[in-house]
Formats: sequence, C-alpha cells, structure tokens
Amino acid sequence: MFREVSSKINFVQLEEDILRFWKEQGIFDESIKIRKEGPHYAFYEGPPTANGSPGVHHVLSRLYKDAVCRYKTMKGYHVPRKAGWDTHGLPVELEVENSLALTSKAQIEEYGVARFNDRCRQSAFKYIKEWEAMTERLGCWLDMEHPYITLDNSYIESCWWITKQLWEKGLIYQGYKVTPHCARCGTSLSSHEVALGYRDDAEDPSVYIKFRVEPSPISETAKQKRLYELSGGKATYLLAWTTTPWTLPGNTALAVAPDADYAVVKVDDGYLILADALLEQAGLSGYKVVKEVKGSDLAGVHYEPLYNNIDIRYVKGDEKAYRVIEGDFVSLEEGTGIVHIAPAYGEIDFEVGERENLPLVHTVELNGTVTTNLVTGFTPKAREYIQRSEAPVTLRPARGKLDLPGAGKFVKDADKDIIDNLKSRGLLFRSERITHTYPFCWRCQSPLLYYAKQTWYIRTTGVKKELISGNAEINWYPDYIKHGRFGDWLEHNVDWAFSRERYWGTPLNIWCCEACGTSEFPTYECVGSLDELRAQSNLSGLTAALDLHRPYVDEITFACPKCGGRMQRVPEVIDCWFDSGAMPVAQWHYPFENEDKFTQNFPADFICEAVDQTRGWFYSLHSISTLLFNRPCFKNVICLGHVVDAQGEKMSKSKGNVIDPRAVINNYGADALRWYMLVSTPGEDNHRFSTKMLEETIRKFFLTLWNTYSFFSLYANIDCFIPQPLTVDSDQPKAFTELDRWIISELNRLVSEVSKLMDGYNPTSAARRIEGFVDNLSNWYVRRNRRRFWKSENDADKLAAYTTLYRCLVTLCQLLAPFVPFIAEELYQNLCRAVDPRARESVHLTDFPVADQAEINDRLNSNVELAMKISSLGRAARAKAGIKVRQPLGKAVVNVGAEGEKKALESLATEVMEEINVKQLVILGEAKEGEESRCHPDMPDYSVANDAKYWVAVSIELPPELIAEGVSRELVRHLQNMRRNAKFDITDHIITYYQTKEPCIKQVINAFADYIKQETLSQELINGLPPDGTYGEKHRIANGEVSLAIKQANAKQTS
RNA sequence: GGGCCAUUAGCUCAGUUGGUUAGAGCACGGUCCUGAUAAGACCGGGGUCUGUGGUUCGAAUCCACAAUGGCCCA
Repeated sequence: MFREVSSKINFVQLEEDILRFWKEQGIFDESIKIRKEGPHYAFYEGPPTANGSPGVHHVLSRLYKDAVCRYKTMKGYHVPRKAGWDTHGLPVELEVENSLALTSKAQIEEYGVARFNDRCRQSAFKYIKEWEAMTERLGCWLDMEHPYITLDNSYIESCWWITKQLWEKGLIYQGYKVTPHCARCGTSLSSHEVALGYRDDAEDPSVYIKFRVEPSPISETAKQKRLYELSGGKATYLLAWTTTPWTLPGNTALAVAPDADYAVVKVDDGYLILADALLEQAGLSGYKVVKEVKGSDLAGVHYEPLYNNIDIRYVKGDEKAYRVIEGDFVSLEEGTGIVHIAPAYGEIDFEVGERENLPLVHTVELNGTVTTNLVTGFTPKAREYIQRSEAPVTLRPARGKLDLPGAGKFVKDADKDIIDNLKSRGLLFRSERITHTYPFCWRCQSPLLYYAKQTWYIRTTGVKKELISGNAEINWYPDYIKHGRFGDWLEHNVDWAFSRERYWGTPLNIWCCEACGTSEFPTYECVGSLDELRAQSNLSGLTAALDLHRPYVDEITFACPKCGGRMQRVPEVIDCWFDSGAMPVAQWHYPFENEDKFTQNFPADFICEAVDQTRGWFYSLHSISTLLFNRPCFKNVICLGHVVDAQGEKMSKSKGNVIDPRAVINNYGADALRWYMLVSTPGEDNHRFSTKMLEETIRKFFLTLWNTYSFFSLYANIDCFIPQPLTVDSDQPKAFTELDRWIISELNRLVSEVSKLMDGYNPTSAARRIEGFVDNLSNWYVRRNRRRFWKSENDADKLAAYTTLYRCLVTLCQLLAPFVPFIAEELYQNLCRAVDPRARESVHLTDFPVADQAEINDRLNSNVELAMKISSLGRAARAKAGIKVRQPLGKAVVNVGAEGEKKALESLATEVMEEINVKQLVILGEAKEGEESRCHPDMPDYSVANDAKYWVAVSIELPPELIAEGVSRELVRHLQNMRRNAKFDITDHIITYYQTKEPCIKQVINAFADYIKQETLSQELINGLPPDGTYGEKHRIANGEVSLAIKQANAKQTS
C-alpha cells in the first residue's frame, strides 16, 4: 500500500522532514560513497566571500552547481563537493573597520594589527554559519564539514608554494607603475574594485594652463627658432587642459597629435598654441590665427616648467624634460589638443614617460596630501644606469624643501590653491568646473588617485599565448563568453598587480634584506614553505602557536644569506583573488600532502559562477593554473547572469529591494525557489525575481505534479495496485492502449532530451521539457484515462493504465531529483520505498533513467498531437454553436488533408469522439480528383471551426434521444457534485432519491438508470421522498425542476 | 570612450539552418468542463517582433547604423 497522499500539501513542512531524513540516514555521504568506483567528476566550488548574509543572487549559482552535480552523481560519476570559504581581503577589513569606527590605516595600526585581524577572523566565521544554514536548507549538497578555508595556515602555505614557483620562474617582479590608489585606505585597488566605484556625476575643475615656450633658444633646433622668431620676442604659450590641477607640479612633458593642425593665436599678452579643431571649445574662435603648424612641427619644442625649483637627476643619454612630444592618444575632441603629462599620475603618462625617458616626479604623498618635500624622480634609463654603476650611488630621492601651493592639503582640496597660484602668475587661461566620470573608492568613497608606486606583479603577460590557447580548450556556457568577454580580456592581458598594502590577507612570502645592496635594490628571498622558513639560519620570531597572518609573520626574521644582515618580510599581503584562484592546489594543501586528491581533481570538469567572475575567479583560476602547469584547470564553465528585482533593477541594500532567500524558502519552500530560478530564465540572462511569478510556478507545475501523484496513490490504494515489472512490450501487450504507448513514448523522449540537455549544461531547457511532459501527463493522459482507473473491474486494461502511470511517475521523480530534490524524494519514498523494501533508500542514490529508444515512436507522438489539435477545433466548433460539451452530438466531420493523417486520426478516433462528445467521426483525407474543394466548408446544420491546416464540423442537430442522453449526463454531474458536497468518500455506495414533475426527466432516469447508477455508485434510484438525514439539492435541468437526495448505502458501518 | 549581451502581447518568456496567418503562460472579458486539480478547455481583445537602412522571391531571424537597458572595461 502507498501512503495516503493529501491533495493539500505543505511543501515547507515536507522539505523539513526530508532534510531530517537525509541527515539521519547520511544520504549525501552515501550518494558519494556508492559511486566511488565510478568515473571521477571534479567540481570546484568558487568560495563565496563570507562577508555578508547570503542573498537570493547567491542562491542561483548554488543551485545550478547542485543540479549539475546531482545529475552527474545519478549518472554514475563520483562527485565529491568540497565547500570553500573566501575569508580574506578588503571587504572583510571594511566590515570590521565600520564596526570599530576606524577610518584610516593609522587608526588600524593604533588599534593594533593583532586585534584588528582577530576581529576580521571572527567576522568571516560569523557569516559562514548563515551561509551553511542557507545552503543546507536549500537542499544544496556540499561537503561543508571539510571545507577549504583561505585563512588556514595550510592554505596559506600552498599559496606560498605557488608564489615560490612563480618566483623561481622569474614571473614575479616589483614594478614601479601607476595604479588606482585609495589614499584613505592606503592601498591600490584592483581593476575590478575600481569598476565598482565609477561615478558619472563627479565634479572637478576644468583648467586651461599656459606653458611658456622657452623664450631663448637654449635648444638650438630650427623649430624652436621659428617659434621664437614668430613671437617677435613676445611670450608664446602652449595651452594645455586638465581636470586634475594637483598633477601639474608633476608635469614633465606636453603631448601633441603629430598629424593634427595647430594654430598660433594672437592674444593680448602674446600667443597661444592649441589644436585648430578645439579653438571654439576653448573660447578662442574670435581671435586671430597668425600661423598654422602641424603637431609634428611642435615636437621637441621646450617650455618652462611651471615650478622651476624641481631638482631632476639626469644621466647620460637622457633627454631633458619639459618638452613637447608626440602621442597617438591625444584627443581632438576635448581639451586643447595639447596634453599635460605627469608620469607619476596617469597610466598613459607613465608609459609615455618610459618611452620618452621622462623623469618621474612625485609631489604627492601616499596619504593623498601635497608633499612638503621635493621628491626627485628618475627615468627608467637612469635607474638602469645607476644599478649597473659600480660606484655606490645614493638612490633615496633627494628630499628638499619645496613650497608647493596647497602643501599639506589633500590633493582635491589643494586644487584651488594651485589654480590661484597659477592665476596670480598669469599662467591660467581659463578655469571652470565640469561634471564627468571619475572613479571613487567603492569602500570609503574617496576619489581614487592614479599614482605611480612600487607594487608586486605577476608577469601574466609572459604566458599570454598559453592563456589564450588554454582558453580554447574550455567549454563556456554560453559559448560567446569564450571569445567575447573572457577571450577579449586575455587578449588585452596586463600583468597582475597582486600585492596589497593591507592587513587581513595571505602575507606576501618575500623577505627583504635592507642591509646588503642598496636600499633601493635590496636582496630578496622568497620562502616557499614552513620548512624552508624553519631552515633559515638565525631564525627568530617563529612561535609555537603558529599564525601566518600579520602581525605575527612580520616578526619572523632571519639572516641574509648574502651579508648576514636581517631579512624582514615585506609589508604587503596578497590580493584575495590570488587566494581563490589558488584553490585547485591550496584546497588540498598540495604539494605538502594529498597529492592523490590533487591529481584526481585536476583539472575540474565543472565550475559555475556569475558573469562578473570572468575577471575575478575565472581569471585568477585560469592564470594561476597556466602559470604553474601551463594548462587550464577547468573544462566546463557555466556563466550565470545576475539576479535583479521584478522591475529588472539591480538588487542593492541602498535601494531596499534585496530579497532574503530564507523568507522565500519559509513561505514557498526550497524546491519552488529552485525550480522557479532554473526554469524562468536561461542561465546567462539576468534573472528577474518576482514572488508573483514564483507563486505561479507553484500553481502551474508543483500542484499539477502533486495532484497527478495524489490521484495515482488514491486509486492505486483503492485497487490495491502492486507495481510489477510490466512493460508495454511484455506480458500483455494488448492491454496497453495507444495512449499508454504514447505517454511511454513521450516519457522516453523526455528522458533522452533531458539527459542530452544536462550533458550540454543546460538545466533550464531540461527543466522546461519536464514541465511540458507533466502538462501532457496530467491534462491529456490522466484526463483521457480517468475511466480506466475508476471502473470497478480489475482487468488487464486497468492494470495497464496503473502500470503506465506508475512508470511515468517513478521515472519523473528521478528526472526531477537533480532540480527539486525534496519533492522528488517524497514521490520516490512513497512510490518505490513504500512498496519495495529492496529499493535504494533515496532517489538520489538511484541511477538516472536511460531512454529506451525502442519505445520512442515519433509517429505516435505526432498522431496524438494531431488528435489534440482536432479535439481543440471540435470544442471550438461546439462553442461557436453554443452547445455544452456535456450534450452529445451526432456527428463530426474532420478534414485533415493528408492520407497519413487520416489514418493517424482513425487510430485515435475514440479519444477524439469522447473528447468532443460526438457519436460518429467522419474523417476526410486527401481530396480525390473531382471532389469539391474542402477549403471553405459551408455545411448546413453544422458548426465549423478551422485553422490553417484543418477544419472540424460538428452536427448541431439535436434529436430527442441525444437530448435525453444529455439530460442523463446532467443528472450524473449534479449527483457527483452532491457526493462531494456531502463529503462522502470516493468509494461510498449511495442510495439516490429523486422527485420531479417533469415527465421527460423521469423517462431519462428510467432509460439511463444503469448508466446513472454506475457513474454515481448508486445502488438504487428511488422515485420519492428521501428519508431524514439525506443530503439534498434542487436543480433545473432542461427547463424542468428536479429534487435530488443522496445517502450512504452503508452509512452505519462507515461512521 | 570601448567590448559583450539583450530588446517579440500590459507582464514573464518560446520562436530550430531565413519560408504559410509570429506562439505559450499570467493578467483581463466571456463561455464551458470537472469525484485528481488553488487545475483544465474554448472564444475574444491585445503585436509597425525597439527604430532606420540593406541583402533576398521572401527577414522576428542575416548585415550595417542608431536608440534604450544590463554587465564588463577605460
């Protein structure tokens, strides 16, 4: 016997029971254990940053991962799923800073790095609990008891090993480059962090600065002379434009577009030079142009520095600074066509500086204030030269007093002082304010400064070719990411700035000796493991209670192998993206242990995250793997879209449109959430989340499925059906009807399609096919076959129907298991475990169904489709004539147009006749020669409906015998409703009483007595007053009134 | 400023390599069916398939440009 299934169902309660069952029985572990001998399927969990409560957008990737891994498990693969947590990084630090009301690095250090990092550690774990609870409740199976955690010493040690490998390959270097720098946080931001903080409405100065051309031809070039002669001794200025006045003291060159035309314009106090095309924008269109020159004519011209007391150190072969250079980046759409170059404060500026051997001048401190000292810069050539020089050279920049305007102020505040100062010196042509796009720190809202400083780099450009060729081996879903977003990113690869001047992160494992060599180029040691560290001579600071984090690691020093001085760790920590990208190695503490596990799980068969990870985790995984092993570390990757709200807007705390997944699960259940998110939108698109649509999903899919299941178990119990291995082709083939064969054919087709789609990493399409099948099963197969389940004989036909429906439901619950694991389990427990003690304990331990191709009958599938179509047209024809479906009609004429279709329909004629309630079906095939065209049927006494291909005409003649039959069905329907209203059991036999003055109704009851009794389980139809205690209703049928009453035939026994 | 993706009914989405009259669900109005159904069926209103050009006998589909939105990058 099957457990009784209520048609009303509380999915939330059901899921909690099943969760308990899984836990108690250890089903997840078992599902992995039983596949131990199967082929291995490696899955990498992208570690969530545990710096906040999980949102509904985190649910999406979790359940995609779960669906795929469950599917593969059922397909026989061994799929361990190790959880992981990303615990380091700025986001965690920020959270702690906020809670402690700290606002600067100085305050953190005052608070104490040890205490601060301790807080960070706690903060990371606090959120992990919430994530675990959500993951479990969602039914996502993940080994959260043995996760990898990026803050573990063992994890850090593996990261150190990786760094050492790269160090030895010469792929790590310290570069002096321009990076987006947050002066408040005191660190560089990675490119993806910068992307978080662009603002379109940033207000900044827009200033036009006059750079005076050298009045005397100190450089004896012809160009210089010509300009000098032209001015007739009067001052000539190169007009440049900038929105960052604070960078002007760092200026060492001006750039022009070589092919552009430049005008020399006469103004009151001399001449201005700027691009022709920008005269009007600069407000100079009314002035006289005295000469036109090409940009290339200006190249090499020298001008006076804005601040003439800057001490620049040149070496042999260096060209002087403060000259005009050519640049292909010079815009002729804004500014003046003359670009101010400050190599310390712009990426392009820096590149130009390297190319042109320009000095790099710093006038701003790392905390963002204008310096009170002067810092001398060096060109790349100067650095090389000094490095090679045998004579010791003091490389520390000479610091001398320099009174810059706004000294000591934050640069954005100093802008005004600089502008005022230039104005007072007559070097300001124009000054206003504009709004434009500018990056701000996503954490603290400070404006970012592009700032040249020393940062540790991984030379990813050194393996660019390998990155690209490795990408070719990866299957991307959707595929366009491969050559689009990701491929593009690889094509434009730049070296990875992977150090952070922060506190809470994997410490960079490089030690530095300040004693030997010069202070600018000291001896470095990269330590690749704890053993290596312990083996250093004269080691100190390594304590028993090992914590590799700052500040403890900073205390570890050892003797310099070259000079015996102290080696001190560099202050930086490693970018947390490096942590997560290291997980293929570090999750196993490879190579220090678990070599077998590492090998078995490398590369991953499958990873899945949202699209923003193309530049995040997908990239850090791919680059580290390529650097280390010269091959990609994942084969298949699903790239998901983002979850947005019902209006398509991004969910954010500030908008208040964030949805808490726990609330959704508690209201609707995890399965509903899972199915809705998988089915509603293809993975790569943005997912609009609306609880209204989720409710619809429950009604449309879950309740339909549930009721089919409850229908089956209800009748199967009544008939004591015991599932037997009876198939369409076996023991009693004749008992199976066309519709049985059809639904089994559809079932096999479904199995085949779902497998294929899942193999192609497309759960959405797979789930949509299942939805289609459930609709067919419920609204065609079950509806058409109800009578076979109701009838009283327990014959082969009935058994065939049960067997068919049972098989559909069992197969369905297995197909559903990867998507909606709870309801699938419920079905399985009742349909399989309840009747077969040898069955596996859980649906998730069973094998995924395999389609039997022999049972797929495409012709049958299209035949039934045709029958559905014709039935639909038949109903339309009836509706046109206004005749209820309950009223039988004499004849329907159907035109299908082709002989094949005629035969097809003939084989299903009974179904169509019952469906549209006609006594006879005339099917017209292909029009024979000489026959009239059947395109426009115009048949008297018929009602016709048609579509492009077919038409159906139903006879609207109503002879008395048909009316009588209609009345009988009317009576049956009322009695059935009364049974239900009276809350009788479905199997109760009844006695029916009726009273009517209408002779025709009496006649009908007499003529159709057997039919009415059979349909309503009436033992007797008694014409007369009902006794007390019966349930009665009055109805109008065919313009006559009839009083009906019913009572249970064996009422005493049932109560 | 650049790249990728999207734009189909009021809403959410289908629409195979170009090929009859562009579909489904929800919502709305009407009718019907029903002892599995918070279900279902039929009819109806609702579409310049974002726009403009182009290729073609034929374009929602291919191409170009533009607009809007999302994501990524500057």
